[in-house]
Amino acid sequence: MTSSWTDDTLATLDRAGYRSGGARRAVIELLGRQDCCLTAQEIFDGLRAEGRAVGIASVYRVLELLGEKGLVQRIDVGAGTARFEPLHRSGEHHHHLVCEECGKVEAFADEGLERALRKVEGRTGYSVAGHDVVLRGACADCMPS
Amino acid sequence: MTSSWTDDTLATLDRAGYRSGGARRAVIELLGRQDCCLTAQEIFDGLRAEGRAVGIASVYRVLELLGEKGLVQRIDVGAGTARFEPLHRSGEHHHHLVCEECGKVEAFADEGLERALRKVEGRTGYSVAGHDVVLRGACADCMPS
DNA sequence: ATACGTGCAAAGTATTTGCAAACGG
DNA sequence: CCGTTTGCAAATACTTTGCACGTAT
Repeated sequence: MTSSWTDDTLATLDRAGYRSGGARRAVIELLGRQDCCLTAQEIFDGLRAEGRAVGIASVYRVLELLGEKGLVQRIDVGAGTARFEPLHRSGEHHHHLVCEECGKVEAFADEGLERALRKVEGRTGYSVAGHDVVLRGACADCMPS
Repeated sequence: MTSSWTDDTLATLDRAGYRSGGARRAVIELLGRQDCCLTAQEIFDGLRAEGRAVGIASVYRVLELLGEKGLVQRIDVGAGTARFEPLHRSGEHHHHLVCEECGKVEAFADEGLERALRKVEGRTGYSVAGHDVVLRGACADCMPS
């Protein structure tokens, strides 16, 4: 599927009066093709690999803009490097599982967890905009036998 | 209470053969007095304020060591600066609530959430060592009325 | 035409590392 | 004494910013 996120995002920015230069579009299209989180460097390298080189600064600028607009989610898995992924309008989302040995990052989703989160969120006194959950451990390959 | 965490931690390191110079001890004692997370800089400043100046590098080295040993938890609330807090042997712990406007960080705990997390953790195929939850939003003071 | 978008290079932060001196056992 | 710990300064990694030029509208 060509993600509808890409189209939604381009449309949202257009509506908000942003012009569409090549770099922004390229970053958004690449992001829309992902199903899990990428670092800024991975986006930069990915675009370069497909012949659409953009400045790393533009990558960061696009990510910042999309972050403000609530269109991407910034994720910190504790490696000193931020990761980014599309945030779907449907509210459907997932969380992350990180292998502390090899650095692998995987996604998982769980409705029970979401329910528990919603319940807590109501009691905080904050207007909660979102949440992140990171599980840390050893993946099957790295697990001490 | 003079946290038993401080004593546990010093004892654990001693048992593992680490010598105790002044810097490491100072950092551990300061951490043991906290009830929520601190940045490396806050630890550095705190020690300086009480006249026990240590190099910032030593602060980072102690935090790295304690992190490896599972004695402190590194927390990323998405501000590009890591925070650290004591990890209690009892397993009792809390999560964090971050105000995206003013940057305030608070702690919260919820047993229902922990239960949901434990349930998910069993299904991952990972050996899960720990987890972090961050709720992002606007605190009462910053909330759009 | 004019303001917004982009790339490059320089500047900023946060964190890590190399090394010589201080120190604990 | 000898190996560990420490502080300083230099190095690194990631991210942001300043500025001149290109481009969409």
